[in-house]
This record gives sequence, C-alpha cells and structure tokens, in this order.
Amino acid sequence: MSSPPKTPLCEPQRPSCENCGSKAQNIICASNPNIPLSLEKAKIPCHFKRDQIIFYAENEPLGLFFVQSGLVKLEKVSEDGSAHTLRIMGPGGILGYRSLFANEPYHATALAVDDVELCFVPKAEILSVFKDHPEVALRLLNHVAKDLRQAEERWVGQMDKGASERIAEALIFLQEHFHSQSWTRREIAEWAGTTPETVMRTLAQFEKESLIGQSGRHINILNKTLLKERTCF
Amino acid sequence: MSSPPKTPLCEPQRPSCENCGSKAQNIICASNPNIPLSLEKAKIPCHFKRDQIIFYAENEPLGLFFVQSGLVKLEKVSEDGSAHTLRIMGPGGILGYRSLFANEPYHATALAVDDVELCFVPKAEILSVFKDHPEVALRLLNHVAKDLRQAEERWVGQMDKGASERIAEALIFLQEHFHSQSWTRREIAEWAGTTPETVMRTLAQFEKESLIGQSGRHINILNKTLLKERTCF
DNA sequence: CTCCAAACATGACCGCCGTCATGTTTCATT
DNA sequence: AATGAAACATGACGGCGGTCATGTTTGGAG
Repeated sequence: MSSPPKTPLCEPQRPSCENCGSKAQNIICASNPNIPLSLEKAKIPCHFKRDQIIFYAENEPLGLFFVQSGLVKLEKVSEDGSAHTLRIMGPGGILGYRSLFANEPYHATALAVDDVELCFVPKAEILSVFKDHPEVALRLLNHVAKDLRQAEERWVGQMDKGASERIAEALIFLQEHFHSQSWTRREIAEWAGTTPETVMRTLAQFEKESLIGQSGRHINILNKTLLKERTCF
Repeated sequence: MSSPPKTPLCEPQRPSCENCGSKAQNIICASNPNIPLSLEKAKIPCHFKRDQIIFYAENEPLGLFFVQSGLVKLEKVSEDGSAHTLRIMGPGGILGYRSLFANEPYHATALAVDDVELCFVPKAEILSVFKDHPEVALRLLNHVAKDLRQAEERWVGQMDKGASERIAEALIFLQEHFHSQSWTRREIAEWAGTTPETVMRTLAQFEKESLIGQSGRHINILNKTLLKERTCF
C-alpha cells in the first residue's frame, strides 16, 4: 500500500535521433532494416539525469524506451525498505518491455544511473511493428527467455552463496559489463543483495588479500581469476 | 563441473492423445483451432512416475513438453547442494519453453512431482507453428514476461523476508494452486528457500497459534487471512 | 502383521551478517 | 579556501536460522 506515484512524462526535446539506429542498434530495429524507418516518426527523445525516475512501479506502461546513451537500472524495493537492483540496461538496450508484453503494470522502478538519453515509442507503434514484422516477436521472446534465466540464476545464487562471494561476483559483473560507471558501495550492495557495511568490510578484506586495490572511492580489480574463484567463508 | 548426465528419452506409448486439447487446453493450442490438428501427428505421449527426471540441467532442449496430467517441477541445485524449486507446472502447462526459445541448454532439472502424463513435440514442429501462426509468438512472449515478474518477485521476497513469512506464503501458494498434492516438509522448504528443520519448527509454531492444523503429515490451513498477514519475527 | 527406510520432530550450538552508533574522508558548491 | 552533505569506514552486539545429532512416527512392501 504505497502512495500513488506520479509518472514523470518524457518532456519532448528537438527530434534529434533521426539516425539513432546507427549509434546503438537495439534488438527490434536490428530485426529488419525497414523497422527503424517506421519507428522514426513515432519516436520521442527524452533524457534524465542521475537518480531521476524514468517510471515508477505500479504504473501502466504506455510504450517502450530505447536506451541511446547512459545506464538505466531497474530496482525493486521490498516491504522492509531495502532496494534490489534487478537489471541494468546500457546503450542499445530496451526498457519497459516486460510489463508491456505481459500486459501488466510495472513491478519495478526504473531510474537513471548516470545521465541518460532515451527514445520513447508509444505502445500502438510497437504493436504495429509486430503486425508488419512477425519475426520481431520471436527475437523478443528469445530476449525475455534469457532474462528469465539470468533472474533465476541470480536468485538461487543470492540465496545460497555467502556475502563475500556475491560481492566478488558483483564487482566482476559490474566491471565487465558497465566498466565506465563508478559504483558506490550502496549500489554494489543493492546488486549483490547485501548492505553497504558488509560491502565495505569485504572490500577491505579483498584489498588485504591483494585481490583488489582501492584508491579513494575507485575500485581496481587486481586479480580477477582469484577473485572469481573466491568462495564464501 | 558435474558429471555429464544422460537425457532420459520419452518412451513412446500408444498414441492415445488424439483429442488432448479437450482435457487441458495449453497456451499454444488455444491460440488457434488449427494448431492442435497440425501438432497431432507430431506428438509423442510419455509419462513419468514420482521423482523421475524429465530432463536434466545442462542438456540441449529438443522440443517442448505439454503437461496433460500431474505436476512437474523445475528445480535448480546450487553448488553447495541445496535445491530450489523455481516453477511448478500442472495440466495445460508447458515445459521446456524457456530454454527452447532462449536457444540455450536447460539451466534447471525437470522432475515429476507425482505421476505425470506429457506430450512431447519436436522443436521443428514448434517452429513451423510459428511460421503458420505468428500470433503464437506473442502469446508466448506474454507468458514468459509473466514468468519473469514472478521470478523477480519471489527473488526479492526470499531475500528480505524472514523464514516464517516465506513458509506462510509457500503454504498458501501450494494449497491455492496445487491443492491436490500433499507436500513434504522438504518440498515446502525447497519452495520457500529454507530447510526442512526450519519448516517443521515454523509449522509447530503456526499450529500453536491455531493458524494451521496438522493431522499426521497433512497440513490444514485454518485461518488463511491471519496466515497471510503473518510477518517475520 | 512385520519390517524398514524415509519422513517427521526436537534440541543444542554457533557463525554469518544485519543493525546501530560513531567517526572520518571525499567532493561539489560557493 | 571554507563548508556541508553524502559517501566511506569501523567497531560492538545480537538474533535469525543453518547445521548436526538423536530419537520418533509413518506408511508402503512383502
């Protein structure tokens, strides 16, 4: 029973993404060269700064977001207030598809990790793409099926592994996939399913073992192989 | 690095499911009345007894299973040996779709909860259905997107809630959805993400509070409302 | 009915890690 | 450079629940 949130609408900017397919090809546009053309006129560019909300959990999806630049994370806060990062999308990624295709309200909140440029495409346009290009549905089915595996694997991983192992995996994952971003202790904790305090203690331990180096707030992975093999104590 | 498992093949029985669509309509056959006819000749009926393996994690999917009767569960055992029940399918459900559509090996093991009748349809037949009936892909996309929400919700639920709350939810879920089955303490634990011992202690506590009744091995929910509101201590 | 393995049940122990409290460092802003 | 808030860091404490050990009950097979 949370208070009804207000959807922050994309304020339309100058339509500056006429050739957006060229910078970061997303899964839908990549399916058929005609699709980018048909979506072109329907696209609404919008951008968000760090920590701004793109959509709130519980609201109805009105369309699909295409990530042009920056990082977006989907997070779910449980009843006791702790936040969990479910997925992170970068350039070329899409956002809001699960709810749209399940025909359900959003079940998580999307927010900008850093400065983000998106393009919003209304639901009706997406559905017309399905009509004209049936193969798109199969590509998306493939994509969501992979999401489901990742979710189930992280789920059982977080249930059984110790905190230090989860943190080691988080460090490696975030560095390999989203290297550009500098992550806070809290963000690492929300990805690894633990608390900032435990992250810090574990980082100190990893540094003592020369697995990582910490210079100020920056974390440097020194021995990825050993870090990967690190099992929980 | 587990030893390479051997796929138990469906031993073909007499083809006794000519009108299987009538008993439990699955999501694919329900999409279009012509589909059951086209799948009819490709179907291979097979059945399994309690605890028999339908497929093993790591193996490649060769097609899709349609559940005719009985219950099937998907379980994933983590490195430390503990098992987690990811999903349960009953009559009308389908099995093996995530891996097939993601084009990945199975990441979990499927086994019969009780005696189960299935129909196996080879991958090629399924793909030809997609060609003839593009709307099927959208239905499946909808289905997998809902699976993804359920996985992510159980995931964060199991991370943050106390054991007793998770067990209360497990009791309600298993009773509401799969009422016929009598679940063991271990099965409840594997659904709730805990151990049989904790399940038993918690059940004893619930009984003391008159939320449930235990007669022998059978569990009777006496006050579902109170049980649902039960939060972790 | 007899038997036996599996499931059920309960108690003791204890370690991981979440919580709280307190202090320090970093860094953006002016 | 001064300032203040947010992030970083560290210690103490304690409880939830996992693990192990031991004993009891159940229910199916012969």
